[in-house]
Amino acid sequence: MATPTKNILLDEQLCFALYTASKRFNHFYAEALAPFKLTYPQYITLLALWENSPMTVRELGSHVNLDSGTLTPLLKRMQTQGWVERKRDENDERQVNISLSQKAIDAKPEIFAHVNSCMDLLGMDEKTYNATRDTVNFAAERIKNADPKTVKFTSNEL
Amino acid sequence: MATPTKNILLDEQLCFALYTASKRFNHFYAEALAPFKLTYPQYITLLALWENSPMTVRELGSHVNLDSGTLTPLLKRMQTQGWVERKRDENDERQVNISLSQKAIDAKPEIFAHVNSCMDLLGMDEKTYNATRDTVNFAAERIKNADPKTVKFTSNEL
DNA sequence: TTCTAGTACATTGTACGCAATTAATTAGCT
DNA sequence: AGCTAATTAATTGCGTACAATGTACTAGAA
Repeated sequence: MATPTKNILLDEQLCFALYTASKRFNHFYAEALAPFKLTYPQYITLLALWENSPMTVRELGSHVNLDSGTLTPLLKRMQTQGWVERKRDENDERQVNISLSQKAIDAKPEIFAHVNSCMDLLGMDEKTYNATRDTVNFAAERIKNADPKTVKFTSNEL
Repeated sequence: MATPTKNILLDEQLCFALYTASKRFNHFYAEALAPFKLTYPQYITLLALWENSPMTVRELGSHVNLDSGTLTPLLKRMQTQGWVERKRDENDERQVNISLSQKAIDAKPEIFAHVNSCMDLLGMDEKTYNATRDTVNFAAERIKNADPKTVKFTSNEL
């Protein structure tokens, strides 16, 4: 007699909680950033650049965890909107250096102030906020080191 | 003299932690579900249907938090792969009833068994897993009730 | 019954996300 | 120098997400 397989309920899944929370945060930031005509991935790209500019596409990607397939068109849009500049490296023509435009440098305090105001709506004190983030990062670290390809799959696993 | 705006660092943001964790889980499930040729959104759609089938597109969407713009093409692909069936309701022609195919009903134990095996890789005991999920759901609930449009934006907020 | 809202799904348009491939360039080896 | 391997972006193709719009249909009011 086969051991009964443990049931999987949608609302009990950690993955679904993260999936839902991530989408809601995305929507939240979409509204918070609307005055600046920025999307959420564009915002985190700016966050990375405000900490360190210029960077190559590769370096930038390692900070925001996106590859060139996502970043190249995203950066082209940001260039069109005047947020960043893209320049081929003169020493190594394979690389493209991404730097902040003056507009992005100037807008930083305004964007920070507005985003911080919006964050106040969450009503989370700093301790709760940090604890939540650390918990999520812990789970992200665990999942990062798990590779389902190592689990052998046979057509009759139960 | 203006109050200095609080600095925003990418790696300290809860949104970025959730964004990253969600993407990693997505990747994890992509690999875990590869033997079945299912994507993650398709998997949660099946989870919802395994709990309750048939459902209209609207009902299904309220469970997985997706609208018809996403679900319609997704369900068409799942229909092509033989996972679900789509039928216009005879009493109300506006509605489309989504039901599990025999293939989906038959595959459930195998998919549950394999996904559960993959989840073991996380090495999270049930208590930690549940606590993490509840923490994430708490944050998701907070963000859900926050509307940045209520925060007035003036060009010089600082 | 005819008009009018409202509802449900489909479509369109824009923007990711990422695997896989390609193209250009550089670096390493002999 | 000449050949090969590795590196970096860009491109392509597919699948989400979701706002906004369109269309078909239903139901309720006059």
